[in-house]
Amino acid sequence: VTHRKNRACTFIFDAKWLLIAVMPLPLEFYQARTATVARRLLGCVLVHETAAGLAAGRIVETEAYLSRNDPACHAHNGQTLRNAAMFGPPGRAYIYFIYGMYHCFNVVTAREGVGEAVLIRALEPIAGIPLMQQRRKTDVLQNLCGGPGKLVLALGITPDQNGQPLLKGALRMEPPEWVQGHSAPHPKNIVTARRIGITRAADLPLRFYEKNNPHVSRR
DNA sequence: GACCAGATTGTCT
DNA sequence: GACAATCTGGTCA
Repeated sequence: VTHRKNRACTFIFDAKWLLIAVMPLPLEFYQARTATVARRLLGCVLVHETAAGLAAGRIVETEAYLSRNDPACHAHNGQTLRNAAMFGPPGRAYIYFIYGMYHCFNVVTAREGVGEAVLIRALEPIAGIPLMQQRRKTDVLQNLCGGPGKLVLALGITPDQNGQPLLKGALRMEPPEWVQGHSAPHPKNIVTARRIGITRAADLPLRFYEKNNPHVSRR
């Protein structure tokens, strides 16, 4: 992968993908209904640039967490120190520590003060694959970003990025067109299912993933 | 493939 | 003190 950068945009040339310069997703994207945002995020590209290099993946699995009638949501019992970023402006990162070992990455949605977010559960690796392999300590492509804890490690996302805006900067969300020739999945290829790893409100259909994509965490 | 135990610690009750 | 939006590596089929 070669990587060139100027003031306005970033170009990446890869044997498999041609990445083109477009604008990151705008604020309005995140202000729709949270389940809608979760669905629309499929196909979008999460990018992280660090000193070690650039890593990026196409989103293939998400979950929505709602402020009302959703006891599985961290915001369900109101604002605390931990979930404060969820109540902040939309279009920003909400990163939390889980199971004593891992971090999960979310995108804040709706409006400031509401407390809703979309958990990014799986990515299809697009750029910086050697870097991801190094960070994940495995060469198996399907094991790089197929889970919320895994993709945080693969992209080198750190908890100090909690609350950071995703509209610009090192950690950002790009539209599907960021990868030339690619677009959002066709609606008929989006599967709606129950969320994973929760006990409360486990029956709500708030998980979305791309049908037959091998990078999805669980089928 | 399915199922299960163990790791490990911040957060909230 | 219980629990958690997880992952890994083991067993068994």
